[in-house]
Amino acid sequence: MAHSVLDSRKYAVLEAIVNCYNRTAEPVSSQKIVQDYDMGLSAATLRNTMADLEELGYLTHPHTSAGRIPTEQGYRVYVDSLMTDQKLSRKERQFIRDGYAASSRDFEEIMDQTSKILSAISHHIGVVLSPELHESILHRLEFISIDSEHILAVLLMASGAVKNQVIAIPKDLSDEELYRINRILNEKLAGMPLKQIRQISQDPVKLKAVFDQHLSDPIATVTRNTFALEQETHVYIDGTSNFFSHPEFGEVQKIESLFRVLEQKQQIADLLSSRQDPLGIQVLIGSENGCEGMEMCSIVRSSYRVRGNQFGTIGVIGPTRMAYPRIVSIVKFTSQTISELFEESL
Amino acid sequence: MAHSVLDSRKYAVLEAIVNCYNRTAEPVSSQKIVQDYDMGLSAATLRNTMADLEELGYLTHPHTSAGRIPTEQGYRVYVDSLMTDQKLSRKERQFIRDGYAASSRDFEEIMDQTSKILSAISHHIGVVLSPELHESILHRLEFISIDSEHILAVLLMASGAVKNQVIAIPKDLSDEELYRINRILNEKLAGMPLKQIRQISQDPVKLKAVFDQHLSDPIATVTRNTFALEQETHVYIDGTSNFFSHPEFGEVQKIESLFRVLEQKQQIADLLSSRQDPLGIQVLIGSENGCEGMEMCSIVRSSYRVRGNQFGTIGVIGPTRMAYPRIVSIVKFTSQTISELFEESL
DNA sequence: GTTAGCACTCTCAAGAATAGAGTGCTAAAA
DNA sequence: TTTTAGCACTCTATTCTTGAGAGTGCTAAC
Repeated sequence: MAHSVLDSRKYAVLEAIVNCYNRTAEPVSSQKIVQDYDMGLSAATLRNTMADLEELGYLTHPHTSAGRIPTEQGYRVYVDSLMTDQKLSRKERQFIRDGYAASSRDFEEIMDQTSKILSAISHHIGVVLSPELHESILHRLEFISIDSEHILAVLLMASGAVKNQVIAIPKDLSDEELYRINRILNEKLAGMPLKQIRQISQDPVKLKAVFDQHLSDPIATVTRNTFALEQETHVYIDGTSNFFSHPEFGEVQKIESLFRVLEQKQQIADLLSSRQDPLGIQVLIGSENGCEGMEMCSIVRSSYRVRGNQFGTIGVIGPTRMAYPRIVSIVKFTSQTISELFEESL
Repeated sequence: MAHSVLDSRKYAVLEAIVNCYNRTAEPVSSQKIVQDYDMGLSAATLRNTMADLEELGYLTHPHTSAGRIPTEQGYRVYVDSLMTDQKLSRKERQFIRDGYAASSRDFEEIMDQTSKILSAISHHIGVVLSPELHESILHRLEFISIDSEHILAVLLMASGAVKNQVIAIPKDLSDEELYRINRILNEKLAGMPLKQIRQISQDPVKLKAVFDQHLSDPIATVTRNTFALEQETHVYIDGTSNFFSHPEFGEVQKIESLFRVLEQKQQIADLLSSRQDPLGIQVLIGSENGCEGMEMCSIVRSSYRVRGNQFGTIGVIGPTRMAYPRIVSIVKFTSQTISELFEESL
């Protein structure tokens, strides 16, 4: 028996309690464990072990005569060392793949569909963050004339994302001249990340270096206006109303704070993208997410990869009492699927 | 005294009760009216009038010893004949205009911003429906090459709306050829509604008529693929969490059904766009909206006009107990503002 | 180290009692 | 004929009590 913080019995009991509590949403009593799990121990012994686990901070008590529920720390141990990978069933994997089969090649549609798939299969909230626009690599850009003073700049990224932007142009610019500028910009800027292009567009020296003898006042102006982009990540959320079905959110006030946060897309974006390891799965349990109003929620997130070596994030937000093995598998498989989708085609 | 269903006293009492109930969210007693409104009548007399109004179906009773609350029919009378136009304050109008000042010329951003403005100023849910894509008039279209088998078709509408669509193209199409096709399509199709273009694209006879000697297999294919668009209205919603602050939604179940509906964007689109008089304000009270799960909600909606003589819809969704005069003014003014915004510029 | 037994604590649900709000009705006043 | 004061009645909401039940912690025996 390895030297560890907990002996194997304590681990087993903790695991049983987490599983049982996840199923029933009720505090777990020693009796219940005897009934449901064959541990070869009496209720009294389990009670002793449970008391130990409580002292160590892994379990807690709603009140004296109630069963135990896991603390955040308890969940942490469960997620880190106890839970076993739960492979998705053939059906579930098919469900995820089918979800994409219907959707077109459209970037936004894939994002949106992913959030829908995640929420539908997890029965929690599905969230998808598009890759940060600034980091995206420009594949091609095209100008569409609107009127004498405005054009629509269409930026197609290597990832497949598209950014439309109405910009002002110098009044006396002819269609031919505009077409020429369009061609030169594509020639000189395609393949670069937007962030870099933006820097170039705002720095006369760099502009000169890039455009060389092609540089003109109109080119400088149009470039500056076209790439004056804000940092931008789109957030796709689906399944918010799934939260109503969880008994721990039976009172309005508990659900209210959550919904107020969910309307702040920026906050959700920060939440999902902070301290993210590329391609790793990460589980934030309860207050670990550090977001006021979401203390009762856990987040399972993972990044996905789009073409152009960029990363976005997907995640599932649910109550702390969630079926972690299943949700982790779902997020893992979905992020793989979406990464493959972007790799293989478009 | 005009011959009417109700004499003027009954009208006055109904109005007082609606106003009072809107303020307090509590059933209104005869005492309360005596205190708050100077009607020169005793509580006993008011009770008689209230009993009459109840018999006529304009008021109801939660229980024997409670005050009165308006029925849907009561609100209907109030909205149709009783309430007085409440002009927005200078501040409020400025708030709405300022909301647009910040946002760019971008079509989607204007839509999104409108829903935010509506919810922020009304403290209810703000909804905006973009004009139906099918009815939109094509201003210009541009192709952007993705790879040898796909292009991005960018459709700019007269309204300013943009539709991006990834489409498959015949493999052996050269860039020059594609550019030529692009030019011809613009020449022949710009200025038409998408619906009409779609019909043309699917009918060899019409295709021949439109393109005449320019018609070729690639043109037919590209046209068909580009305009194989679904009917489509975008729905922008903001302020859903405002519902938590209303005392009538103190229990989870009442709010749950509402939120489930709000996630069905299509349902919201149908709700807002049905039986709509162009440019008129319309108030749907309670179950009048005919939407299951939204019986406790009223809708104030209006259409707005974009360039190309198209109409979209904006609306506010709130509890049946809402400040109708104010909300009507807000919706009216906002729809005017957004219409002007689209008219004057872009 | 494990377990049976038991006293103890706390919650939850159901009833009982009470106060208060507001009505409807009746009979008197205007 | 209309209005009003007065009052009995009804229903709600709150508080308190009570009892059942669940589950624990502890102790003493195995």
